[in-house]
Amino acid sequence: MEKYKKILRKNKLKITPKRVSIINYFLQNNKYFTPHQIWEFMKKKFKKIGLSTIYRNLEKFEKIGILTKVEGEENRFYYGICKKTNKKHHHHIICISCHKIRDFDLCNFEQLKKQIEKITEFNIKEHHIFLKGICLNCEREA
Amino acid sequence: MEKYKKILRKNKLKITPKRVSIINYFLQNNKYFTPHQIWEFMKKKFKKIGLSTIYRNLEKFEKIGILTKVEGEENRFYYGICKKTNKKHHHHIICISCHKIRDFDLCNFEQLKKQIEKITEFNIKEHHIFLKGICLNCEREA
DNA sequence: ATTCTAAATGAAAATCATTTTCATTTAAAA
DNA sequence: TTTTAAATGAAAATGATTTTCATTTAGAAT
Repeated sequence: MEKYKKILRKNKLKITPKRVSIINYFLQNNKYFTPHQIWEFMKKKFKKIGLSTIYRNLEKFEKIGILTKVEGEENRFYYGICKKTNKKHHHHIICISCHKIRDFDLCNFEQLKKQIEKITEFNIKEHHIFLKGICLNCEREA
Repeated sequence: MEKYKKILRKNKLKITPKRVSIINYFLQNNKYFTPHQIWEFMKKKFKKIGLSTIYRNLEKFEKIGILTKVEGEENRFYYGICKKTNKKHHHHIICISCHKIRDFDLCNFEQLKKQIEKITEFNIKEHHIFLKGICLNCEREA
């Protein structure tokens, strides 16, 4: 947690009980959650807590690298704790069954990128690879 | 157009002037449009036309394979005419500058997929590759 | 051609995720 | 402590999309 407090301080964000609680929840669960899911948890701990506070904080946490934002099903975004302090480019895969999200590096997208640039005549600026599948745990249970 | 009327009939959808007009617009422009953009065009041709009619028809056209739906910027979807009657898997790249969308096949994602499955221990079920870049035209103008 | 019926439509309200506004509270610097 | 910029709650606003419901219409049946 000290590590995260340091990040907050460095970015001139105040260390509030609610912020600490949100970060702890991510640390303890190590999963991706929607803003609404975080809100449901927080309502149990704080009698007064607005959904907008959740949105505002998740957004800020993403901006300073504490969380990553991933698009899930249509029109719904998930946030997860960002393990790598270095912001090395990476992608995500989400488990359809348990919603666990795992990061991975992409060692050789460069090659594929060049091929696509040749085919499409586009100069590729961003790429997002979004995968869905079944994680090892869920596969075993099934 | 006869080809598309046939598809409508086969799917028990009535051939209305508005539907014909929407399909023609896609055929003549060969670009991706948002529902709202289609609406703007249609309002010029029909004094009474609701945005819900556009949404309903685009959705149906996608379901029967006349159009494809692509996610653009956050929370905005684009529709484009579906040239390939066969629903061969393909991906899209959108031009950041003019918003033109281009399809492309992905000849060798299989190889990459196997690598990612090995790294993540996920059984990959779906993959979406979403690229942003600058198309040849816009690159030349710049 | 006329009648009939399920589908299509317009208009307006509803939804749903997210953002903004504004008055009040609070963390932490002075 | 005092001060002040940031954080917050509550409610309204937004923006894309969907639904509802009363009316119209395409196309099948007569």
